[in-house]
Amino acid sequence: MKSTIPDDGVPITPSATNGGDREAASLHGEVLLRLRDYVVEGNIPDGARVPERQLCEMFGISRTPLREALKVLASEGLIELLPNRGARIRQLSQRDLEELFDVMAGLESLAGRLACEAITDEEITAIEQLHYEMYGRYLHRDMHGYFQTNQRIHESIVAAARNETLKTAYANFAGRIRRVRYSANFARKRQRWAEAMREHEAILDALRRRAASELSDILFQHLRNKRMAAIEHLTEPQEDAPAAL
Amino acid sequence: MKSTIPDDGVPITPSATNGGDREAASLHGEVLLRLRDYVVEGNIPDGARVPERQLCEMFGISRTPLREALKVLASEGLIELLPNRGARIRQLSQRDLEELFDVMAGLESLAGRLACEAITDEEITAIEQLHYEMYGRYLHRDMHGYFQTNQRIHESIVAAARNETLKTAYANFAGRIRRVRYSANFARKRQRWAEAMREHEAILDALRRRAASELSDILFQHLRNKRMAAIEHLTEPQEDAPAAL
DNA sequence: ACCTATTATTTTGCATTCATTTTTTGTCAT
DNA sequence: ATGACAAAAAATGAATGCAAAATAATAGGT
Repeated sequence: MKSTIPDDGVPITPSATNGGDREAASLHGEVLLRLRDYVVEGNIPDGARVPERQLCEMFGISRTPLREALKVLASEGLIELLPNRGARIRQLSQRDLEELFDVMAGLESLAGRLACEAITDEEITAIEQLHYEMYGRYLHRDMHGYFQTNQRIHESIVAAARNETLKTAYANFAGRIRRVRYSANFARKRQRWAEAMREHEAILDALRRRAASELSDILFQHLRNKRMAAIEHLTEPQEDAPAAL
Repeated sequence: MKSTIPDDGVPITPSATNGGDREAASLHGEVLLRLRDYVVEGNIPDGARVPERQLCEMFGISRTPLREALKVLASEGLIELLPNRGARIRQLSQRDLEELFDVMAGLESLAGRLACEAITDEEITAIEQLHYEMYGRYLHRDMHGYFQTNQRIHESIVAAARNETLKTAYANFAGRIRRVRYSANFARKRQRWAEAMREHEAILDALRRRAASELSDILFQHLRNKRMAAIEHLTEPQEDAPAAL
C-alpha cells in the first residue's frame, strides 16, 4: 500500500555533486540549501525557535532530512542546538560580528596574497572593468549597484586565488553575515564611499604589481574599515532610511 | 521550584564546528565526536566506504544519529556523500592538501596580525618559554616533542588573537589535515628543522615588536615552507623510516 | 486574585520500518 | 571459460512510530 506522499513539487536538481557552490542531490541536500537560504534571508527572527514541524510541512518532507539539515546548519554556525529544546536561530552579538568580519578580512587578505601568484592579465583587466563600473555607480549614487559590483570584485579576487577550499570557506563565512553585511551597506555614508573607492584603487594597483604582501595588508585594512562601518551602523541604525534604490 | 519563566538564557551548546570541545549532551553530539576521531585517526582507509551498519553496532546506536553525524562530517570535508551510494572517506589529493595548507597559512597569518593588537607581555613570555623548550627538543633531536611544542606555539598565537571564530575555524581545518600533518612531521629533515627554528625566532621578534604586517608575512611564509615539506614528504614517502622516536 | 503544583499537550530524540536503488550472486548463452 | 542478463541480497534514503522531555494549560492552596 502506497503511503500518502505529498505531491508538493520538490524538484530534485541533478546538479554537480560538489566543487562549485550549489551542492545538491538527495532530498537532504535540497532541503539543506533551501533551509539555509530561508534562515539567511531572515525569515525567522533572531534567537527564535526553528519550527521543525512547520518547516516539514512547508518543504513537504518528513522530519528526518530536515533534522539532518539542521545539524549541518548548526555546524556552520547559523543556528544553535539546545539539548532537548530544539534549534534556535543563532543571534550574533556585536563581538561575534567583529570576529566574523576579521576572519573574512583574513581570508580576503589571503586571497589577495595568493591571487598575486596566479592571476592573469585578463583577470586583472576584468577587475579593472568592474572597478570602473563601480566608480560609475559611485558617481551616480547607485548604492545597490555599487554594493553588487563591489561584491563581484571581491569574489573575483577570491576566484583568482585558485583555491577552492578558500572559496568555500569564504562563501561559508560570507553567508553567516550576509544579512548584516547587506543592511550595513545602507549605512555607508558618502564619506566612507570615497574612502572605499581610494582603497579599491590601491588594491588594483597592488594587484597589477603582484605585490602580495602589500595587497594582503591593504585588503585586511579595507575589510577592517568595512567592519567598522558595519558595527557603527548596528550601534546606531536609526539615522539612515532606505535612500537609494 | 519550577519557574514558569521560559529559560531563555543561553545554555550554551557550542555545537559549531569544534575542534577541542570534548562535551556533548545529545547522543548525536557524542557520536559526532567519536566518529570524527575514528575517521581522523585513520581507522578507515582513504576512499573506502563508511560502513554504516557496522558503526551503528560499534557505537550501539541506530542509524539515525549516525547518519546525522555523517552529514556534519561531510560538511566539514572529512567524508564525501555519494547519492544512493553512501559515504566514503574523502581522499585528499595533493592539490587539496596544498589548498588546505594555504588556508591554514592564511588563518595563522591572520592570527598573528590580530595577536599583535591584543597580546600581553605575559603571553609573549609564555611563547618565549615554549620557544626555548622547542629549541631544547631541537638540540636533542626529539622530533615528537619538537612537534608538540611547535603546535603549542602556534596554538598560543591563535589564542592570543582573541577570536573564537578564528580559533574554531583553525581547529576545523587543522583536523582535516591532522593525519597528513603528523606523518609529514617525520619527513622533516634536519635542514628544515634549522630553517624552521630561524623562522620561529623571526616570529617571536615580530611579535615582541607587535609588527602586525611583518608577522603576518613571516607566518604565511613559515606555513608555506611547512606546506612544501609536507608535500615533498607525500611525493616521496619511501626514503624516511621512523628514525627518531 | 496570585502563585504553585499537577495534568495535558506538544515537541524532541532516537529507533524502527518501508520503498528504492545498488551491489552481489547465480544462471544461461555464446 | 567468459560475458551478459536476471534474480536475490544488502544498503541507502526517507517516513513513521514511540518514549522521554519540555512547554502549555488547568486546578488547587493561601
